[in-house]
Amino acid sequence: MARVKKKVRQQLLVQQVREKPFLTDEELARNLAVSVQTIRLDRLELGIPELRGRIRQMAEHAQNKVKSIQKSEVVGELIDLELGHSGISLLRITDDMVFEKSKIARGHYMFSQADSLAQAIIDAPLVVTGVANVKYKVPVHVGEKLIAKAEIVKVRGNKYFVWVKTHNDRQEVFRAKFIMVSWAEAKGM
Amino acid sequence: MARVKKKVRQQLLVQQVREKPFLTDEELARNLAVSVQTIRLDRLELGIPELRGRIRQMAEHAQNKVKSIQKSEVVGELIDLELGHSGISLLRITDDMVFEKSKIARGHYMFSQADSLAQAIIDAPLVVTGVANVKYKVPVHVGEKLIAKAEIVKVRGNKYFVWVKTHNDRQEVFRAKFIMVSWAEAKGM
DNA sequence: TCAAAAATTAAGACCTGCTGCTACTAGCTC
DNA sequence: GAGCTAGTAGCAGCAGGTCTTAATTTTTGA
Repeated sequence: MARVKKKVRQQLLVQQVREKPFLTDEELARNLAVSVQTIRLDRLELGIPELRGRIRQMAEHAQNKVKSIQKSEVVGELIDLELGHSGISLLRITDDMVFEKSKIARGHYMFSQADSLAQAIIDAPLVVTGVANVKYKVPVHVGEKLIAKAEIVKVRGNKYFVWVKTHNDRQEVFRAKFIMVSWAEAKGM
Repeated sequence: MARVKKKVRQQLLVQQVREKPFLTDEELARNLAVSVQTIRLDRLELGIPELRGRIRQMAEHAQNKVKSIQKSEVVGELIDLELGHSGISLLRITDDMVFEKSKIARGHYMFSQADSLAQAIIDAPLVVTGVANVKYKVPVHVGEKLIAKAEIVKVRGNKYFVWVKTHNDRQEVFRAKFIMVSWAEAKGM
């Protein structure tokens, strides 16, 4: 690690701390080829808490996070919603959504995005998926942003017919037709 | 907090630490009306690490957990596999797989279980989901164990037709037909 | 080119939350 | 009374810092 300008070093510092929050000042100092004191000053300027503080934050955060990550009722980010009609959601394909070998996204993510969106746009308190017909058109890779657009095309009794089309920035990658059922009274399908 | 017998105190200690891992020895000592030293001895006997250790564990755990939760290539536990023919997998529905209100399992879990199983039984290096037709027959609740059985019913070129049927301990709750495509050369579907 | 400003390093006292060790006491039990 | 367990106490030392004061080096601007 060669010596670099202050600004550059501070950027590197931020980066390192983000990637490996478990580094002590001493280790950081070695990595960046400056003294421990300099690291401390940098942390002060940048508002980066000390190792123990960082760890503590993660632990506290983690307690909630582990829950909330899985708890998210919607896979993807709702970016538009017209209850009872349509909705749009965005999902970024990250490294942990793909097969290690092929780097192709596992199908459940597209399905989950579509399924939760289909759920979300229906204006009823209790909705479950009844039937799904899905087609994967092209493989999706890491880093792609998937836009799913859902639309209720028909309602019959407690059954909602929803179409979802998912695009990346170039083409349609996935489409699905769902029959969603609003539960509550209706026990038969 | 009245003084209690050693065994009782140690049980309480374990309990407190589990519930609130962020308590220092001093606070624990106050809570249990003994000296700090006693708490230290107790921790030693019980193999409870110090505050910083506990926090650190949580933080590390959390980092992996977030990843590994999503990383599992197969949703559910493979309990039988005849490559190229069939397979069986087991999935326990836990509290974080259900809708908070209704306690009904979100559909993607059954789909994901089926989809990964369908993937797993195909004897080819690169397989993606092409088409899926799924039907949810009855809602699934927390605590149920789902047994998915998959079978390859037809192979045509690089396309594999797979049927998956998922039961709980009483009845069929879900079924799916997949067309899986072994990738590699074949770019068209 | 030279002084002022900025950046870096150093040194020392202090903090928290411990570990590890030795020592002591009280209460019971055989 | 000897021997045991359980509980306390005190002190040195450690990691990984904070906070402060000060000296040294580098850069920069006029």
